[in-house]
Amino acid sequence: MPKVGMEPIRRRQLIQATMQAIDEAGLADATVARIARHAGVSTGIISHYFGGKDGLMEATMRQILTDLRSAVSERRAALADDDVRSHLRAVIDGNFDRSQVSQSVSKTWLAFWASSMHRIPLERLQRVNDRRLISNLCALFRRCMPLNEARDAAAGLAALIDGLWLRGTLDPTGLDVERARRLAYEYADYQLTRHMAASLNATDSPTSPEPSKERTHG
Amino acid sequence: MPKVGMEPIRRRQLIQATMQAIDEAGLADATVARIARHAGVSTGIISHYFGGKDGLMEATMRQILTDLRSAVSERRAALADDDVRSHLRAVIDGNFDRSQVSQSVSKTWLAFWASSMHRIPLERLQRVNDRRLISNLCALFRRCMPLNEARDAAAGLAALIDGLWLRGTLDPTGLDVERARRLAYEYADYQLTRHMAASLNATDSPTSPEPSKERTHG
DNA sequence: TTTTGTTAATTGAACGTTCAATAAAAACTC
DNA sequence: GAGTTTTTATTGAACGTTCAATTAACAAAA
Repeated sequence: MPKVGMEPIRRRQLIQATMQAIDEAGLADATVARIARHAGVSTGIISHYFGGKDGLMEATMRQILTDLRSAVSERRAALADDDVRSHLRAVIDGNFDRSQVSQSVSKTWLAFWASSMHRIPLERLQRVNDRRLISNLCALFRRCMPLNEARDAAAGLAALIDGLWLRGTLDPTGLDVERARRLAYEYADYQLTRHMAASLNATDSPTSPEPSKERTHG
Repeated sequence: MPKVGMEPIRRRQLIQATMQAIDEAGLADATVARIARHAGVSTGIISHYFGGKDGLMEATMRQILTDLRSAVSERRAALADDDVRSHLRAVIDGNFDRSQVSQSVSKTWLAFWASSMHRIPLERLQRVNDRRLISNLCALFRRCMPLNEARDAAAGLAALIDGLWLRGTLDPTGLDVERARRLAYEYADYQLTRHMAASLNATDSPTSPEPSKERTHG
């Protein structure tokens, strides 16, 4: 193990330790001493690599958002079909990935979510992410319905996803990912079918969504 | 200044000041000095009436939960009709009251929500409230559908309500209450109509929900 | 009505604790 | 041995709590 080039290793280590500390004790009690202990290093290291505690917090949130973005875009890129319904499900699946990965990620996300109301740098990151989710969903629904209705459908699905995830994170039992995904799927299908009757063979949608009840989530 | 019978007055004052402080600076920076300044009293008062900062925080959360419970139950009690649909809308309206009242209440709620994961007394209060919402919704849906499906419908609607409220609270623009209520109404109607075709003239439901699109929210 | 004693209400400075940040020393790799 | 990485000890600021002192309201006595 060469001692040179420790920076990327330590950064990953400390970001991981931050999530563990927040999971363990909450954001308020996630002190630098606790974080350093989780990472197996001393407290001074945090200031050395992140300039201070705030820098580490921001880096941690940025990491979580990057991971979420990847989870969604990778699933969408891997789709065989290009229909709206498949893309919606890819977005849903990607968003519930953050809970599947680990409990510490979920709790950290929620903690940052709440504190982003008063910490400007975190708020900026949060906003970018929120807008991307709404924008993605709205663009998809837009293929099947007028803009105003697409906006409502996107707002509703985004809220349902966040609400399911939030309740699952707070629940000591943990999130039932399969059930959450099913409920979100059904809502997406409901929004699609609502406007299918109206636009029946009206546009050129190549693969129209089917109001089915099948349970294929894998 | 010192008058007799100040306790109930001071308690209300300090709870109000706590919400203002959290709205202003966030839970992390809602110090006893800041809260006392908002209430126009000195720091010692907090320990005198609430035993300490923790006691004040718990009392504040308890106040918010009590207000929500009242908002819901009053609306349900005032209903002329006794059909499921009206009751669902009363629950929805009551839950969006907390946002209408003031921004400080919403932000305080969210702050407690996040911190309830690690503060045992707050978690207990939170759980009671969560279970009541789910229980209320489930009992209502149960009138129209089998238990398993009622559970899913309740979980979905509860998540949608929380998600809409959460996103509205985080949004600097504030929550569009009218829109949020409309989206929740539509979801409730969707859940009801989903199971209406199946149970068409099967049971004795006195007032069956209508899959209408009317916009009567006031 | 005035005086006096008692109680409730409130203040604010002092105290001990905790924390993040800093910097100088130490450990380690090359 | 040169340079990077890490530890340890220290600092100063901020926090919640405490408590002796103070003020106002009330009740009883004169």
